Amino acid sequence: MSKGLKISGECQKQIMEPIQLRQLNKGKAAANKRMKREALLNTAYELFVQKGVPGTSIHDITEKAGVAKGTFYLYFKDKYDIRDRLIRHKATQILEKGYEDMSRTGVTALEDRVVFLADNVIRQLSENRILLKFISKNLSWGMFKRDLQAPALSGEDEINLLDSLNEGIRRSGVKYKDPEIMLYLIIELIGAACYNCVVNNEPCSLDDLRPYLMNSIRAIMRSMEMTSAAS
Amino acid sequence: MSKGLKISGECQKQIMEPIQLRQLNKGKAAANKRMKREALLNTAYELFVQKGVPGTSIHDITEKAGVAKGTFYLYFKDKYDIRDRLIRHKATQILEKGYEDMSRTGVTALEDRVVFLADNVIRQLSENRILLKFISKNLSWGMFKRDLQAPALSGEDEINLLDSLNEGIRRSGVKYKDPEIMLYLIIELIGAACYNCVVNNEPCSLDDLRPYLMNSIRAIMRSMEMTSAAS
Amino acid sequence: MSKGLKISGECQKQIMEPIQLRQLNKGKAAANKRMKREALLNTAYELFVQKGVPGTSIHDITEKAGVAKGTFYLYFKDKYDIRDRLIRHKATQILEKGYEDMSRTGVTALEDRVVFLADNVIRQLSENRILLKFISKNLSWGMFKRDLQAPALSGEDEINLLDSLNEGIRRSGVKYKDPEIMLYLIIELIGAACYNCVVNNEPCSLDDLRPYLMNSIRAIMRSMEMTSAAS
Amino acid sequence: MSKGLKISGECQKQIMEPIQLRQLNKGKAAANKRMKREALLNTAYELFVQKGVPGTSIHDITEKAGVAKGTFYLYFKDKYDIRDRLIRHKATQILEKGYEDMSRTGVTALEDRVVFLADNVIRQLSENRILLKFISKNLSWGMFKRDLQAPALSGEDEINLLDSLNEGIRRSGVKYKDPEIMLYLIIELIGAACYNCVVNNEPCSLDDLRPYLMNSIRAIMRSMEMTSAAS
DNA sequence: CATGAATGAGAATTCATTCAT
DNA sequence: AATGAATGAATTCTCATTCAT
Repeated sequence: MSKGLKISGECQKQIMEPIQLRQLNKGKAAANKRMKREALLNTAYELFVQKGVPGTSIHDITEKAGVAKGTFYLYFKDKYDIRDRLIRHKATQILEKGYEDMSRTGVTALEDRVVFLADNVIRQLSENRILLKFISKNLSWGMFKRDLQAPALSGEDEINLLDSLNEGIRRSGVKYKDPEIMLYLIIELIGAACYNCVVNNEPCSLDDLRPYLMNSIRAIMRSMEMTSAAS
Repeated sequence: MSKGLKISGECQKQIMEPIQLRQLNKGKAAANKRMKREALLNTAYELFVQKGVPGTSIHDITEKAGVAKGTFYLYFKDKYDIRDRLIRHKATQILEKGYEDMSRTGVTALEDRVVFLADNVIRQLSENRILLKFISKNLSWGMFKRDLQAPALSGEDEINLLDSLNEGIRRSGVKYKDPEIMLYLIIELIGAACYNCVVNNEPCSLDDLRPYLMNSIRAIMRSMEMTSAAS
Repeated sequence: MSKGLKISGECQKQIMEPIQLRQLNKGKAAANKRMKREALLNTAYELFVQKGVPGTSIHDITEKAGVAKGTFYLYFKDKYDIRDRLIRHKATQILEKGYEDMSRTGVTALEDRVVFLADNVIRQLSENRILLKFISKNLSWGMFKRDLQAPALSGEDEINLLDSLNEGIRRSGVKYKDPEIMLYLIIELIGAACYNCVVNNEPCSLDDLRPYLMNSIRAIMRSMEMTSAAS
Repeated sequence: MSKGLKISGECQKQIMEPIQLRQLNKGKAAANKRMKREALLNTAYELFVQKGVPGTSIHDITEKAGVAKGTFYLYFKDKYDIRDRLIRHKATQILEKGYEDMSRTGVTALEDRVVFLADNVIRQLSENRILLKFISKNLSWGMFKRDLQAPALSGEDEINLLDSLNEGIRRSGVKYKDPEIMLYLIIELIGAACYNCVVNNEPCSLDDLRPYLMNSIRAIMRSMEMTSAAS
């Protein structure tokens, strides 16, 4: 069916077969649910970045989303549930975007790939400082780990980026002493360094910081290469 | 002074000279004030690390400190005031301790000095993980900057460590492209990387992380050295 | 009927004769209704004794019973409706069981009959303390009276036990001053005394209480006999 | 000081010594607290008997008592805290009143004493049916036991009535098999039997019930006397 | 200075009930 | 008949802050 349909398509009732109708209705109901859920997520995101997580109440979210307060609890456990889902969702989006961009450019050398990705992520973050603020203050490495309790945001959107990165590193010719720790250091450095730059503009602007940050990332990577002798 | 005296020493009012009395009372009152203030600070710190800042109420603090609730507002503006003062105080303590230790060892080469300091700080933090948790989640680079609104904790305890470090770097023979940014990157890396290790034990223990972290710090520093050609 | 059929058996609608279909469906639908209703009753009972009536929500009941929330309102007015029906049902069950047991033993003397019944009931309750808790806290004498608003549980299950008892007493040779009040006192005494014993084990266990309770019941009955002189 | 004083006795400030004043003020504050507390208790009682405990919210209580919602939590843990204190308080009042009346009449024979007390209590309850409703539905034998968690209502009002009764029974010449159980049976019988009479006027009025109830109590007591042979 | 009772706005959460499908 | 998403009033409880003493 055309996706431009309004939710309450009454005129069709006469035309279609009962079973098909029921399926359609079920589909409509499901779509409606999805919309409610997404309205809540979007509204929560806006408010979280506007007023901070502690400064946002569930009442704020539901009111702005145009749903009843009780509806919130149909979809999320509490404020922290929706916050965590948002963070993972947004962080994954950023990484996926970077990954796609990288794939298109066809960079192959591992160091270059990581550097490209880091740079891409930083650029994305610097263009969306609100998002940076939100993610950095709340992101934790553990969130990328599969074993976390909460299921992914919309079921299918959490292809494990971290695994892909690790995998790529492992497959590459150059060996690193401990690729996961290397990634960890790089991600933490990016998050923390960018955050304070953006929030306080201290000690410099994010744009001024970027070249130093990129060099530092390269330096960290090289410091963790296995020398041919050591391997 | 007789130890049986009540703090407010009412019985003396009749006997002593008014002026002496006032001075004595002032002294005692001042000591009393200081004690109250310190009781509040210590208690707040305990509670903040125990139950987190949002989980601690002013009532909790005053009750455990043994003062009235109203008294809190005589000394601090609100919970975030006392929190910020504590963070700066504690962070400064750590850095000062590291600085002193470094001075005693007589390391002179700049890279070695910074590395020593970083290592020392990490060791302190790994021995006091509660403090690490508290500081990292709340520390911001801006807090070390003079221009922040709140005056320092007890007036004199904030000799500007950052300035000293910068100064040392500037005076050293080796030139760095931008020493402040370098310090910034190092401090942020330490804070963020240690925090997640301690809180989630991910991706490894803090002890396992330390060598990689130290190497990364050295790598960052070298990457920011001015080569004679480049300058 | 093929067991693979869905309960609402939509596929048959086209094949069978309308009237047969309606009858069949009615039969199935009626069975279905009965099942739903019974699932709700059983589940409610379980939850009421598990978590108490105020601690049980309609959502809890319907979820555990595997029906939709709206379905509850097709069968019951509200939580208190289902509660009252349950209590009457369960209390009647107990009394009926006692009555049957008594009939089998062939006790004829009235005092013995009542004592037998009381003892039997107490034994049943002591073997099902969960039921005792549920009934005692909620039972009221008025529930046994015909004139109550709510119709009986399943239409036919409320042969009026009380009437039978009264009848038996009236027909017996010994005359009691007021048999209904006598029964009332006995029933209330049993309910209240057993309840606290079971819930708090105070002032003694139910087993320790029973002989005293039985003696008290006998004593009450004798105190209400009409002496030939008094009549 | 005359007790007719208004709470804010400003005119005295000039006349009295500071210390005396402070004490007076403290006294006033304490009196004020007591008044608030009592206002809450009285209001809660009124509402509990009017609308039932579940039907009364804390908002209702504070609003009617003329205090802020938060004030409630200064004095009571929650609704059930205030309910339990009220029940114990009221039940104790009734028993104390009965005990005093009995003492004045000088009845000495034990059976007569218990019967007098029971009759007195029933009369009190029949004159205050609202109270009866409230107490019976909520009273539990355990509440009379010292070992309950909550301290007594106003500190001093809980002379242990039960102990006194037990003591009297023990000291009396006549021996009972188990005086505490006897008391238990009597109290439970009174509570349960009176409750349903009052609430549903079934199976008869409380006034009509009383003679039967009194006789039953006597019968129970006699059934629990130790025969001289048995002792 | 110090106190701590009082406040009341506001946060989170629950739940009976309705109603469109 | 059955469903279950949506509602929003209602409730409990917390807590920063004030202010009279």
